[in-house]
Amino acid sequence: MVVDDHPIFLKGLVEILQDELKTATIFAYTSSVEALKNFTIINPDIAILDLDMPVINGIKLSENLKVIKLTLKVIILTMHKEPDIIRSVIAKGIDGFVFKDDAVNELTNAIKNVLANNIYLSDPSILNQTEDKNEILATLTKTECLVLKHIAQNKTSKQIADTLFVSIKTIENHRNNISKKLQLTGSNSLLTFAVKNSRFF
Amino acid sequence: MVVDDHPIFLKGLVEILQDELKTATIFAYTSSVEALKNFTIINPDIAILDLDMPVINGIKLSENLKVIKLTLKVIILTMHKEPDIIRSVIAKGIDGFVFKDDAVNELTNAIKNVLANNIYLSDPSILNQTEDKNEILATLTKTECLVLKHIAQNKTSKQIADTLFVSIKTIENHRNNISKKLQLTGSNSLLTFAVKNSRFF
DNA sequence: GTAAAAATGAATAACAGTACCTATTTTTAA
DNA sequence: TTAAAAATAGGTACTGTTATTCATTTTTAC
Repeated sequence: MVVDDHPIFLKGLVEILQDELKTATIFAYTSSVEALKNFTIINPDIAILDLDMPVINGIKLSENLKVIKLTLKVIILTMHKEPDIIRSVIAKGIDGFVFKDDAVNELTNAIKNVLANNIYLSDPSILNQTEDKNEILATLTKTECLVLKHIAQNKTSKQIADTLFVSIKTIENHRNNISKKLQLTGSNSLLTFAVKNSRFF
Repeated sequence: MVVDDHPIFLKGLVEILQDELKTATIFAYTSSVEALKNFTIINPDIAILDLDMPVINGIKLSENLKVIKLTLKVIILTMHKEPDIIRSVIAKGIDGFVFKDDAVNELTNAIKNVLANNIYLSDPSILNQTEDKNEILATLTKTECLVLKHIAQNKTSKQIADTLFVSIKTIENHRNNISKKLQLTGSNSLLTFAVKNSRFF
């Protein structure tokens, strides 16, 4: 099963898989909902899923599909090379991870490996390139996360305090605690972090 | 001629074009350099170019190719739907603009239109959705643009002043002038703008 | 039910950016 | 060569963030 919301990319994917795996039967869908509808009927061995899809993304779809069929192998495709994303994806029981701009043989390698019950990563070294922001972000409390969302919108402590009906001092304390957890120092480093990473929280 | 640095997408593109335009001869390249090397030999009527490619992007490649062959029609493909990008692309003599996640027939429509000497946009309405930040950004002077780059890296006025060997007051003045041009007010609105739009300057 | 964690609030000092001015020197273009 | 534009620099008042430390109340979990 192949799922990607980009029709042209999906077409390329199917052609390549058909060329490489001549005996395989391939079913392609441009939406997660379509894929879910047909999953039990086609009952595939492998699902190759785009990470960034509207409504239900690749990870959520994978979780849904693996509930239906525990032995299903899932390979996630993505354009994003951010280590933080990849780390969080691997933590969610995905069997393979391939970048969309990789060469074709990366994907066939991935298929062979996951069928042999191995985990396959296109570029394992990418995981060692930066600190694990994701793990630290997970240590933020609900309120801290909410405050961080407001900070990402460039609201002042006063504005956040007013919308949440608390004292400015409370927001300033939250800012401080968040900065400490994320090991951010210096002026506006928290704002910069929030703006750059808003899609992660 | 088709040029895209994503091999899988390129494969899909070629298959679709071959299906739709059965009489056409299609040459595909995964890099701008390869495309430039072979351009005069294959002498195509249309070039379909990815916007985001390393080293030479689609716009620059288009400019190079149109110098060699003035009558060449160029269709740009992109994932980005930001009006600012599209506006600046259209200003550079591109004949067509199609989004990568569009349906297949968008591309064939575009090809028909540009061959009939029309300009084709996948979604012309996107141009009316926001203010034209690009035009305003173009009014920034060289130094203002440089300062903005430093601001986007969350440097303080003092740090920027030290690296450019000028007074902190000069940098503060630049900040002020840039903010006025971009119509930004309030605390850290310039920093937020710089971080969010750093790839535009 | 109690201990830990989270959320709330405050005081203070230092640092940084905003928003106005004014003014001089240097560069660019007509 | 001269007028306009750009870059330089300073003044001042204000707003906002950072970095500490301390303290109370509320929520959560065992």
